Amino acid sequence: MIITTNNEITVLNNKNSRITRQRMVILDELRKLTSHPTADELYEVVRRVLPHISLGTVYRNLEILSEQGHIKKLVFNNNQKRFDGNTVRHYHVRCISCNRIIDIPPNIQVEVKYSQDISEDFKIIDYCLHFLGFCEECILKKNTVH
Amino acid sequence: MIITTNNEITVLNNKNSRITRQRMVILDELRKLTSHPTADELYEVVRRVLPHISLGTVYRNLEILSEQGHIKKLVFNNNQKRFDGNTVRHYHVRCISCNRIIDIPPNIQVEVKYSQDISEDFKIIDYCLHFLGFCEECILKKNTVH
DNA sequence: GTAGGTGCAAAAGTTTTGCAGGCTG
DNA sequence: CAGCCTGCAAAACTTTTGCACCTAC
Repeated sequence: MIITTNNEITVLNNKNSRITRQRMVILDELRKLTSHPTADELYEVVRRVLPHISLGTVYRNLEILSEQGHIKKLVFNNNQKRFDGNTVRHYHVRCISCNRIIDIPPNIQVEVKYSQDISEDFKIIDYCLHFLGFCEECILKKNTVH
Repeated sequence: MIITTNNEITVLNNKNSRITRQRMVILDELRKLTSHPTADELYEVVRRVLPHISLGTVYRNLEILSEQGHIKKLVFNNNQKRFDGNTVRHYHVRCISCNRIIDIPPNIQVEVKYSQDISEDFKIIDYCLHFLGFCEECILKKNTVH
């Protein structure tokens, strides 16, 4: 099933799931953002389009969309989950100073190597990696403080 | 300052922080475990030694001990933080099936490579990596289901 | 003695859920 | 028109915090 909203083409390959205005707007708005918003932050954005949408609906749809692989759920060192509309595998840097999440551009090579099948205690099938550092703004800020 | 409790030798190099029975027991019990407990799970364990300890005290001490580098705070794909008494750098596998966290033994080589200083948008100073897979129990369980 | 720590309970913050009615397919 | 979805609000769950008392040093 193919839906077009704005300039986006969305393929929702769901069996028992339906395409509602709320779900489409949530997906579209998330895809427009590169800020990796929390559910609550996205709720505020979506409310500009659908003023009567509820936070519960945003949570429910983010869960469903991420199960279906349309978006990615991110977890960092705080109590909030964040969401990414870009499902192409890429890495993030979390700014230690301001907690912003920045995409690492694809021209930066990242490689994870590990020897598989040495232990019988577990079987590895994937990994989860992100970086810690400083964003541009916080680097500049740091350099001007004396 | 050096304290010895049980067979553990603990060096608490704190300036304004004190060594209380509660803090020592929390550290000792966490070090005995390889299960990477949540604050609440550790609270249940510590309560067997100190029945009147409060959950708030466990949270406060885990925060302080992790700030001081005596323990490590871990974050995985759920809403709970987990804690590790082993501060030597090592990696973990989270079982996708049962959510258990397993230590990767040091004989398994893990390497993360990335090209630094290519982007001006951020500066990387560390990374955070864990693996996803199946624990032994869940592998066996899966193989017996038909 | 004093500043940091504790227990208790309430509060805060995030996420989930029950329900009655609404809408998609 | 069946079953999924929504809005609303309450509940659940994790973590933090205010306060009076306690204790390490």
